[in-house]
Amino acid sequence: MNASYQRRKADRPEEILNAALDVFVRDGYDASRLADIAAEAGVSKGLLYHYFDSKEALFRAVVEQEVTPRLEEMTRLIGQLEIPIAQFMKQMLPELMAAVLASRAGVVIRLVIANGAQHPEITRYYFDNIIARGEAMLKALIQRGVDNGEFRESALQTQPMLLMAPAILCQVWGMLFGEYRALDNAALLREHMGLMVSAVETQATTP
Amino acid sequence: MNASYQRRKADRPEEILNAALDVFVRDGYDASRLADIAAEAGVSKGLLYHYFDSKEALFRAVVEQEVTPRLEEMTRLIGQLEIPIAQFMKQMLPELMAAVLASRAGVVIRLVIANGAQHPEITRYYFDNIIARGEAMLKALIQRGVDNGEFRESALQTQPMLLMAPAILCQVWGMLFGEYRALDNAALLREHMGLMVSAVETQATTP
Amino acid sequence: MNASYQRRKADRPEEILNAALDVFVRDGYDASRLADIAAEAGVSKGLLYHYFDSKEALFRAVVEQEVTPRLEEMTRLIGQLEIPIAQFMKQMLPELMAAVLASRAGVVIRLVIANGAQHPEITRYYFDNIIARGEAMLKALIQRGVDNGEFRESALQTQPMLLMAPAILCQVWGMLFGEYRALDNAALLREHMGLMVSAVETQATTP
Amino acid sequence: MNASYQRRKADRPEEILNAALDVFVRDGYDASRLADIAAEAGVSKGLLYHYFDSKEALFRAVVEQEVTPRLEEMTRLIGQLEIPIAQFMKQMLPELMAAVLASRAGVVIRLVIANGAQHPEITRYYFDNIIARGEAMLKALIQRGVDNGEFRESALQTQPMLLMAPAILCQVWGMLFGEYRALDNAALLREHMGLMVSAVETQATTP
DNA sequence: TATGAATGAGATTTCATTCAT
DNA sequence: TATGAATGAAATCTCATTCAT
Repeated sequence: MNASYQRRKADRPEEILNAALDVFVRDGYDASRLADIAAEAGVSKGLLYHYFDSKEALFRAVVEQEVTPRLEEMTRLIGQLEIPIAQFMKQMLPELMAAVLASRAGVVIRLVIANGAQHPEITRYYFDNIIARGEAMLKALIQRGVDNGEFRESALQTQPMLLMAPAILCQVWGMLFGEYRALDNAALLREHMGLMVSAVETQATTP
Repeated sequence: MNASYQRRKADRPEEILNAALDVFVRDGYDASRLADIAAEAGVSKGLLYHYFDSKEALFRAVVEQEVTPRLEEMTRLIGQLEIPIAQFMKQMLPELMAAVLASRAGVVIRLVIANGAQHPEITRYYFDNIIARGEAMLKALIQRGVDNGEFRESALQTQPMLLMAPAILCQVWGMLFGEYRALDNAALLREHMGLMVSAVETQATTP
Repeated sequence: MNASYQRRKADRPEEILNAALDVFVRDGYDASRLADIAAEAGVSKGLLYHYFDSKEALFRAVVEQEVTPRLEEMTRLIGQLEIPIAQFMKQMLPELMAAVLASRAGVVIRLVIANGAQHPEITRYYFDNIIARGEAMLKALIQRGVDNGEFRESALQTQPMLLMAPAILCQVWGMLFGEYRALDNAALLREHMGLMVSAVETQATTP
Repeated sequence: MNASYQRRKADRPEEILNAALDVFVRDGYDASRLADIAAEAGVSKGLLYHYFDSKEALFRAVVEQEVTPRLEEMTRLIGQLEIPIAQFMKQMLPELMAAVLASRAGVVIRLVIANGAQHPEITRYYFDNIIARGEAMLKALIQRGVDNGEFRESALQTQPMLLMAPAILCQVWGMLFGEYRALDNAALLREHMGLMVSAVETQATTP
């Protein structure tokens, strides 16, 4: 009782955010009750308001906490690549993406897909910090492939989001149809990357 | 007066469904108020209950009304194809899909993406009637391409949803980020189909 | 059950306003609970919101309903005066004022005194519709007395509110100290008017 | 650091009372939050409870601290009067009263007017210590005027509160309508006293 | 003394649903 | 069919008060 007071105090915001994310994703933002989040976090309803101004602020905090680290991790990784781009895209990238989709960040993605529309501030933040930067990162990746002769010029240079499309499909599918038929995300993403790469690869690399 | 009154009476359910779809997509299912839907449809709140048992039933009806016709139309069209599969996929299919995304059916897709997760009966219905059949249709299409020598064997045969992934991306993007940067859906879909087809085409067709 | 539905429907807003005034004055605006007002009015909490947008709107409505009629009544009466001003002020006016103080309008006065400070819109309305007009009425009354030779020039012409001061005292006293010692409002007002009149009367009238 | 810390420690209760009075009058008792009072006083919420048992006790303390000194001051002053009563009432009393109304004691008066009704213990205290004693003081003052031949017998002897009525008017007006039109309290009180005195003065004094 | 995290009861407000007409 | 008054359950948010440190 006495031991944990100080320590737990420091953890409270995070515990609350964890609980909130779980409940938001499980029940949907609107249907989520602060009472459930509080119960899940093991605190009182009132304490939520000690740390967050409103339900919406809690939503925002949930999104913002998870957003940046993952992307920076991946950006760093891509910057340090020492293998050919094509190989990275066909082998590592699908695994990485599948891992993200299955992580807390992936849950946040689901949350934003389902509930972002009514929260412009949050989607704006997400757009600026994830979408725009993720797009830029992919664009740079493709361009490196073109520059080093692995890839020919293609629509992927202007529409890099085409690489990500199946990831969105995976999350939407998981939200809606996962119970009826599960998707093998990693496999799906691997096949997609394989097709995409083979579409833009220069002849030289195939044989 | 009499004539139009009679006509309007008969149209009431449809007008209500139209209003409901609009409001559901605009405000999200949970935040949508029956009072608003009634006002939008120009009827009283009470009358809603004459035609639909509950808010959830209204949601279901909105989804079910729009679901079948479009898909059957497209199935018929594909069945009658007289041009090469590759050509169809690169030229007609993107336009068709873009048209669907912009139609009422496309709005229903958004509705289901955002709000389906908490309504298993509705997603079940959608899965059985749209997803499963759409998937089968695509599978058959690809297979015809393989059978007639246009396409080589590929992952597309087992993962035909990869063809649809960008359509989901378009709808999610439109819901969340459309205000910040609009996507050219038709172009995006065309590029995607172009890349996919070029990935699976047999040598013969390219030159 | 069936007989009263229509009739009572029409009376609902008024019944609610009556209940609200009672509870507001009894408990103070802030401490008044909508639940109590609803109970007092014999309706559900929800119905309050059918007629009034918010607790504050209910407050506003309570004030506005009672404000105008009384003042117009008195304005009319004063306009038609056929007795000397001094006689009116010493005999009728105290009775009239005491009657107002004891009426619903008097209760509204207490409500505004105690709770107006945090509701600028309401005090603004009250100021424009009661204070300013009441002041003008009193000014005109005094002036008529001066014009017809009953009164000499005096500070009452520029500070007519001095006539009303004891009325405020009565209401404040009643709110705070009525339980400990009741004031005889009519007597107090009569003495005040007597003193005031005797202070401004021309010599002619006294003997 | 040590010195000022010690001094501040001793002043804490008073600083808290000052803050409480400000916030109570600004926001009204019910709407005032202990957190705001604590912030205004520069202490923590918890410390409030070290000095005062509850919000109500704080209210009580605010009223009680300010109540006695002023009245005793004035009682002493009146006891030592060496000028004629009429002159005192017309010249000094209005200034004194205006000064009180503008002082902390005047703010307490507003506080009691607006919020006393729901706090019988506090109004009881106020009634016994201010109202009853103030009334007695005024009564004695008038009586001295009668005894020394300045004033004739009048209702003021039994209703001395009539002298104070405009003071209440001033405070109520200041609370509610001060923003819309300020009152010149000193002038108003002077006019009132002038009229009252001239109503009860014996002939002898006027010429 | 002093802090502010934590609680819990309660208040306003919303809204799907029902029902008298 | 059609209305909208009426209900009641629930949800967000507030805040005086307590208590571990």
